[in-house]
Amino acid sequence: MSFNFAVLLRLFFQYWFIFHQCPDGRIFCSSMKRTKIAELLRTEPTNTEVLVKGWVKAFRNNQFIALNDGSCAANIQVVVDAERVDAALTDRIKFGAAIGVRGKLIESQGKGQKVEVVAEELTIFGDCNPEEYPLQPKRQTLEYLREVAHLRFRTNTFGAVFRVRHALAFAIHKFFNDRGFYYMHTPVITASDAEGAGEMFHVTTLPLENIPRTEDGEVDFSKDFFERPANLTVSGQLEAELGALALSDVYTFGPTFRAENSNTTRHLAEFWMIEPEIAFADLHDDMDLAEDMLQYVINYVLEHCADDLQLLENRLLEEEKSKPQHERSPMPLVERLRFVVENKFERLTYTEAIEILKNSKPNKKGKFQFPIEGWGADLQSEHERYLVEKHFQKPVILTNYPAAIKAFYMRLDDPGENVPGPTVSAMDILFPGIGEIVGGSQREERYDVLLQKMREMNIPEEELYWYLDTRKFGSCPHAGFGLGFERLVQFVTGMGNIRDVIAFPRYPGNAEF
RNA sequence: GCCUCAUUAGCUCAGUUGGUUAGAGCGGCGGACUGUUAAUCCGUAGGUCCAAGGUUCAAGUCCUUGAUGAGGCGCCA
Repeated sequence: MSFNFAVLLRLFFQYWFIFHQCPDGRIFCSSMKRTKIAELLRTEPTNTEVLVKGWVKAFRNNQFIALNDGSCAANIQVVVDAERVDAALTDRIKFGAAIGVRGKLIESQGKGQKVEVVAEELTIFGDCNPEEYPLQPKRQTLEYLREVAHLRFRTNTFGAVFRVRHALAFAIHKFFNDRGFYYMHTPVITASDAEGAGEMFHVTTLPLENIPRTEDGEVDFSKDFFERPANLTVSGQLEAELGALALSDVYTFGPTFRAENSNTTRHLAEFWMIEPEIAFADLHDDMDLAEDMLQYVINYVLEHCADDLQLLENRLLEEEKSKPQHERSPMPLVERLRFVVENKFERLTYTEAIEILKNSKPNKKGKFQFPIEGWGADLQSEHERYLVEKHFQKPVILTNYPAAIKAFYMRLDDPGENVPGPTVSAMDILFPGIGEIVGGSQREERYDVLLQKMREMNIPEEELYWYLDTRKFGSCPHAGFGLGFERLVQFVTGMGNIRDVIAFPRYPGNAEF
C-alpha cells in the first residue's frame, strides 16, 4: 500500500516537472539540471543534451548567441535554427536578456570556439529593452559604469574583477587556516575612541533634531543606546591582540570605516581589512608572514584565475595605449604578478631609506616637492614611489621608523648605532602604484613602557584598561599587521581606482546603492 | 580639505580667431543575411551644448558663481 503511494507521488512530480510552464508560457524541461558555462567549456563534446542559462552578450547573423552566466570570463556559443524557433521569440534575444537553452553540446562547426550548443528549446526568462538598458555592447568608461554600479557586474571587466576579488578572499582564508590561524570576528561597533587611526563615524540612536543635553550643555550620551559614545571600528587590531594572547595565531577579515575626507584613487570610507596577530613573535616573524601571505594569495590567483587575469591585462594594455610612455606599466599585468611572487621583497630600515633618498638624483636636483632634509620626518608618497618604482623596482619593506611618527602600541627599539633618535619595530610594505599595502609592527608587550608611551601620547589609559591588562597578566612578545584588501585587489587586477574593485564604494558624498 | 583639468546625441568624442542650419564613430530603430566571432551591408531617427548670471550686434566658444566627474596632494590600508 505504502509502496504504491510512493510510486504515484513520484509519477506526479515527474509529470509536474516535465510540463511545468515557464513565465512566457512555453513548456520547458525544467527537471533537467542546468550546467554552468565554465563547466560546459571544459566538457568534451559528446552530443549529450544540456541545459544552459545566462545573459545574452551578442546575437550575430540571426543565428549565433554568445551567452555568459558569470561562471567564467568566456561565453558559450548557442546556435539557433531560425526554422525551428518562432520569430517572435528570436526577436526577444537582445543584448542583456536572460535566457535558457536546452540543446546538444557538440564540437563547434565554426572557428573560434571548441564547443557550442545547438538549441532545441529556448526560453526567455527576462527581456531586456535595448532602448532603455544603460549598458551597450561596446567599450564604456569606468567612470560611466561607476554611475550604474548596480549593472556593471555584467561587463567583462567587472565580472573578472569580482571573480578575482573572491579568489583572493578565499585564498586568504585558506592561507591562514592551513597555518593554524583562527578567524576572529572583532566588533564593528566600538566604544573606544583611542585607536588613533583616523576620524570615526558616530553610531547613535539619539534624535539628531533634538539631542539630549547635560546641565553643562554637552551631549548626554547616558541617554544613547550604549549609554556612552560609540563609533564604527577603524581597526580590529586591539581586540585581535586579546585573542592572540590566548589562541596564539588569529586573524580578522572584516569591514573597516574611516570618516576621513579622502579623495584619492586608493581610499574608501568603507573598506575590508585583514589583520593577523601572532603571539611569541617579533618583527621579523611578522614580515615573513606578510610576505609569505602576499606571495601565496597572488600565486593562488595566477593559478586559478588565468582567463580573468588575461582579460584584465588586455584591458590595461588597451587603456595605457592612450598614455605617454613614462606613465605606462613597466611590465604587463601577469608578468608583474609573477615577478612579485618570484622575488624576495627588499627590506631596509627607515634610516637606510633616508640615506638613499638624501643622495638620490631627484632630491639633489630639487625634483621632490618635499625635499629630504634629515632624519625624523614622515616619508611622502613621492619618496615611497621613488624607492619602489625607481630605486629597487620591486616591493619594499621599510622598518624601524622614528617613534614620534608611529602609533603608541608599537614596540620601542633598543637604541641603535648611527640612528639619531628612538625608533619602533614598525614595518610598512610598499607596492608599485598602490603605495602602502601593509602596515604592521611588533607590539609593545612591556607594561611600564606601554603605559609611559600612552601618557606621552595622550591615550586615555582608563578607557584601554583591558588592553593594558594583557600586559599585566602573562604578557608575551607579539606582532601583527593590517592589509588593505581593496588595495590588494587593485594591485592584482591592475585597476587604477579603488572604487572599481569593491561592489558599491562609499566615499565622501557617495553612498549610492 | 587643497591644486589642476573636464562637462556637447543613449555611449565615446570632434567642434578653428566668438559669426548662418552643431558633426563623427559606436549604439538604437526599420530592412537584408543559415557558420558568425566587437559579424557585415542598406536606410533612419536622435541635441535645454551641466546650471544660473554676465560681456557682446552675435556665445557650444569669453568672464563670474555653483553642481557633478576625473587626476594629483594631504590623512592612511
